[in-house]
Amino acid sequence: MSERRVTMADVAREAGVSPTTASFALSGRTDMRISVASRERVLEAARRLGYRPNVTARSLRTKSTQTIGLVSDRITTTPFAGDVIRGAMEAARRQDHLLFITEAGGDRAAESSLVHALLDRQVDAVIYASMFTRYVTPPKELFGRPVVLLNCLAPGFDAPSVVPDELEAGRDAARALLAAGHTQGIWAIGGHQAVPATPEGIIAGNERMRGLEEVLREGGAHLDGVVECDWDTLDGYREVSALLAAGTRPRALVCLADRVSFGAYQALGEAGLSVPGDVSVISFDDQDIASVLRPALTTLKLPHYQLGRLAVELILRGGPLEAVVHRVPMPLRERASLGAPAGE
Amino acid sequence: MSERRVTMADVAREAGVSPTTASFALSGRTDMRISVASRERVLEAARRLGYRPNVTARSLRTKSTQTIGLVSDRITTTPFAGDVIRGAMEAARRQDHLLFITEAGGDRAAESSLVHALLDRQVDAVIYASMFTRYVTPPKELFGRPVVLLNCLAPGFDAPSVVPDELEAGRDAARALLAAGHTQGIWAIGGHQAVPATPEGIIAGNERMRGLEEVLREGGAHLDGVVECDWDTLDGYREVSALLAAGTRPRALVCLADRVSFGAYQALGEAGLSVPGDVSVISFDDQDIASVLRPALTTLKLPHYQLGRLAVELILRGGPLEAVVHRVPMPLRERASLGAPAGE
DNA sequence: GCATCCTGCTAATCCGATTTAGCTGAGCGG
DNA sequence: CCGCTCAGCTAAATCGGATTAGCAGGATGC
Repeated sequence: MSERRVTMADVAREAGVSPTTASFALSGRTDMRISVASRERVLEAARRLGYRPNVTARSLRTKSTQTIGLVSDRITTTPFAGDVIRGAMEAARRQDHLLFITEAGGDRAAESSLVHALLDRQVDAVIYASMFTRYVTPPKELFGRPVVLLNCLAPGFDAPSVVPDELEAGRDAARALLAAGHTQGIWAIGGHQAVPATPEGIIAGNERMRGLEEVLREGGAHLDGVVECDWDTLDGYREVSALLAAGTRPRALVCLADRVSFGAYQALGEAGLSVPGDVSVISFDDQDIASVLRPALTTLKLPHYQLGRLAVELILRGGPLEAVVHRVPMPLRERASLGAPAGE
Repeated sequence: MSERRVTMADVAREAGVSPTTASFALSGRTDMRISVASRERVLEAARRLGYRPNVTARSLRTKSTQTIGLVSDRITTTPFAGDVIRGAMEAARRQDHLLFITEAGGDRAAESSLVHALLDRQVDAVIYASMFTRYVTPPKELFGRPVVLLNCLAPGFDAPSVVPDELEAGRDAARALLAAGHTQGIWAIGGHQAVPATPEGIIAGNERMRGLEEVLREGGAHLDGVVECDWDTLDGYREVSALLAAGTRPRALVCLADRVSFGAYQALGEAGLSVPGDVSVISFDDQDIASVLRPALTTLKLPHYQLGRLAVELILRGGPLEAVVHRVPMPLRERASLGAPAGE
């Protein structure tokens, strides 16, 4: 940027020492002996001159830019992205690091180009993030580099993954249902294989369902039915309307995503059914909308902030990045949509 | 990052020329004469070796890091942030630039610290962004630097601003109302001075109201009333409920924000009033929720993508950044919540 | 009294590019 | 044949720090 910055040479001159001494005094290293008097004079000169080190110049020598790159498929189409970024950013900030944020929009060529742009700027590590939990194939440019996979898994790729604990979330949903007294009339809306637009296959749906069914079974309950549909408001509305039109009277709906819940609310409302009086609803994700719906939605929160944070912490922790899958808990947000079964 | 990169010296050696020649050949500069044969050999060697320039090293000499910093108050609490970032990022990408994204959370000290972190990394320019359109005082570290203000205004600070054209949006809302035949029974919910939590004062509310009233007046119409409240779902719900409970029967609601509209929908629904059959609703912002409500909400879109994009374009356009206010149009998203007045 | 050690500091090199200044040899005019 | 120009290239400096190697001088050991 514009006017000339104060350099370390300026500080050294001002303090009457060599640049070498200034460097050691400023970095506070103790393996090279600098007298207290000299150190003080350097520090004082730096303060007086308003010296700030040029990180770019430094990193040319040290190979560390104190910078992390984040490549994602989409940061914009999902309302969670902000939290991932914030979590990552705050963790980075705590150790004087900054984040390059990029988005490839699902385009492999763009992705490679972005990774190059990051590597050309000597980032210390790359976070490869997906906005839906799924299997991915990172671009070849990332092989052999320090990488953390965020919200995705890449078997065979030597890097740690940080993902939400979807399985346990499914179990927790079941536990909440059982605790409220639900053992029958439970329907799952959104099924296993939602979001078919992602051919790599969605992990969340399967794991949530697996955990859900497992604990329901253990609790002597079961699912009356599973409706397969996309995870969108319109789908939720359509499917629940159809269910009700067919004469089914569920007592609890497990919606696989908040958007589906919102559609379900609309359908239940039109049918004159109240939540949770007539039908309880429990959901996954905890989007903004969840707390604003009436009644407020009980849901298992996707821990995006924690995901971003942990990804950065793994990097800054130092040491080799081991190919371990870190599962981050999805906390239950108890609000008003889950109650005792109707008529009991 | 890990294993040794190919440097320009490697390329020069491989091509049998000096680093100087390699540099000129690679940068494609024509002011220094390089024979076609040499250039070809250098380019070929670079290709063979998979050479990529070290942007960090280059910028030490050139003073340009091809990097832009973005400092915002909050990127996470608002659902729009993603679009701002995406707009900025894509514009940057088009000219081989990358973006540092930071968030100060409204903390002045953190803000200064982040600006320093950016300047220490020699960013070419800084985008100072607010997530609500308002007056700001940028940190002193930014004085005299290349800065663009995004979604905010700072009188006396020498930098261009990029803001939504709220005034014209207010006018467009009035025009849409008039075109649908509304001239009476129009209420504004959310008023002028919403979001009192921001002492700097909110611009959006005032300008939207001003444009709205101006064009309504010109069209021979007027506002039956203005309800002042915060721009939140709960406030919208409460205020519209109160209005209805008091016996008022509005024919059109101008909600100053989509969140308010959502609350209004809930209140109208409970009162058995249909949208737009009984009451039309027009809104501002176009959050995700707007298209998913039933009926889908007619609203004036906050042009966040364009805001981010224009901010970066101003920077990359080159030349001095003049202290001009750029107003970006807010397009009308015509959906289903605005219809002819009831009973006509 | 001399070798050794330690303290406190500095000169010089390096990181990977860009850029300035200058060198060499061919071509050309007179 | 001499001096000049010019095309084509290279040596060396530079950017702002970090780091290595080493130097001066006093204290210490024997």
